[in-house]
Amino acid sequence: MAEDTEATPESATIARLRRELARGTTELAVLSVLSVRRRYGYELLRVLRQTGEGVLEVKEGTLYPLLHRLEDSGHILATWEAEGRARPRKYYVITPDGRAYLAMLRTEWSGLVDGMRQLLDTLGEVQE
Amino acid sequence: MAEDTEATPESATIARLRRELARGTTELAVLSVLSVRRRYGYELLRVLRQTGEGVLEVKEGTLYPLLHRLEDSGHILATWEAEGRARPRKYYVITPDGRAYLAMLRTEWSGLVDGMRQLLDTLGEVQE
DNA sequence: GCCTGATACCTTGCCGTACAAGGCATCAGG
DNA sequence: CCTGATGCCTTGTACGGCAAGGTATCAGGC
Repeated sequence: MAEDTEATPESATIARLRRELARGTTELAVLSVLSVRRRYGYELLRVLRQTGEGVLEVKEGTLYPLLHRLEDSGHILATWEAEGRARPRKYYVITPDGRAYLAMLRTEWSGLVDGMRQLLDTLGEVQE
Repeated sequence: MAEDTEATPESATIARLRRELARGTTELAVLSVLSVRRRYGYELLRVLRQTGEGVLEVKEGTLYPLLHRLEDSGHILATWEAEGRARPRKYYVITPDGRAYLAMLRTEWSGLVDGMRQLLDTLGEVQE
């Protein structure tokens, strides 16, 4: 049938809840992608959307401000490139500082995931 | 430049980042705990803090408003109980509606975790 | 010639959660 | 009597996500 209709049936609720859960992961995702090689903004949108089974539906209004924040804090560097093309692109490269920050982020994330798994798994045998 | 005489050089950053990452998981954690048996607020604080390796450092200012939101949306029910004790407790019970919502939350959470794991693992072979 | 859609960047303003900081009351112990 | 634990609550602020809007270039259809 129409599997194309992904238009979230019953829920502004799901959207809200998904947004809150995914909070902060965008930063982790962006830095991770940039840790492989440099990318420009619009490209990042495509890469992020087609990875991880589309769990991360990054919006433009989220990505661009995020990139600027990362740049301001020195985690990434931006360079404009036109090179014969009419529409210039702004490429982002991760800095050593950004890699250290990324490591921290990954640690925190896996810590959270482990903690939540433990909590969700040991519920039957809760102490007290 | 290494003169961060601050007692917390990077801790403030970690705290912020941890807070943003853990966003939304408190709701999942609370409902999960309540799905086993009823609890009162102050008790929830203890249970949540000692579970999951202390990853979830739930604060009072977070928990109580959250409980009220869950109550308003019909996911939990509250009942005061004094029964001989001077300091009455407000017990919370999960409703059928809350269980359905919890199921949704768990699905979303594991979806996010899977997606992030995929993204973080397949970084070497990113498509274009 | 016009109009749509993709590329490519950007901003403003609102929403919702987390939480620091504060408050109130009861009770046990030194 | 004063501190710390129990037990509940609130207000104000911070901050990321994003809807909705904007700019500009270029390819293609009609």
